Amino acid sequence: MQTKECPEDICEQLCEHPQIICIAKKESISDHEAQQVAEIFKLLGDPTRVKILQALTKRELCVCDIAAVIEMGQSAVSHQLRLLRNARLVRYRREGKMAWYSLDDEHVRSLLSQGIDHIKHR
Amino acid sequence: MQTKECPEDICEQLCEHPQIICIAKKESISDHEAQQVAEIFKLLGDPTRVKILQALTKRELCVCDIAAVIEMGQSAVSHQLRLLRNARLVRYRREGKMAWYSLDDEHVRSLLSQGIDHIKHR
DNA sequence: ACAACATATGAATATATGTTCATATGTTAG
DNA sequence: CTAACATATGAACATATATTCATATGTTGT
Repeated sequence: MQTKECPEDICEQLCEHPQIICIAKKESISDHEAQQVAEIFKLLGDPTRVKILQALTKRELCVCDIAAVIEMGQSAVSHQLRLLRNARLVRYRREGKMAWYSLDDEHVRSLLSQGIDHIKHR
Repeated sequence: MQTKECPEDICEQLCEHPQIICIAKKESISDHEAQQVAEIFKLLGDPTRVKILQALTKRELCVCDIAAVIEMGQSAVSHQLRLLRNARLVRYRREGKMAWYSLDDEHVRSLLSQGIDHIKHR
């Protein structure tokens, strides 16, 4: 976090409240952490990927089955799976011609179900 | 969900496994739900908004303090706050010239902390 | 009424993102 | 080896998004 100290003596009449800002800065996450957190959520922030991940919460699926389930082209699905794979949100194993995908991350299962809960309860 | 029945008799040799697809489709979320879920995560999927929300988990802050804490322009912050406000992720109250923002949603607090946990544990 | 201030917002711009199309890679069956 | 197939990927395109700048709105104190 920040090492800068909080000056108690600065005039409090300003809009920018130095004390609060100083404390809040110390408690804030770093740019890098914010970036990483955003990265995860960004991946969950697309309807196609939500559908893919939600389908994978139930069972392992191969690419063309995913495409059929969510009614999208094979290529689009494959591109999205690559993103999910790179971020290690899904695992895949090759079996002959086919590639079987599954969730690789209990955090993601939990985040996803919380997200679904969230929209259902309001 | 889907009402279409699962034909048991269709040839299983195809890549597209009709049974599985049929069952998976019945269990899949609707386009509309996927859209809504994605909408929430998309809002959490930007580093600026992550920083804003994280700062607001600790205490209520006014716009210019938020700008100072996350080291961004007032305008940029205000634009992002509008998005968060529209999605009811933050609440705001006006006090004279100033607008005080706070988290409006325990779900969001929980999602956010899970997201932060997620990047810390790997 | 006026000046100073906090916030909001529209327009413009640069960048990121998702899908499609065409094609490449790699596997299996004949 | 070849054809059929499942998947992956690069390029192109359209769309969405974030930030900045300029300015509008609304409040407070004089």
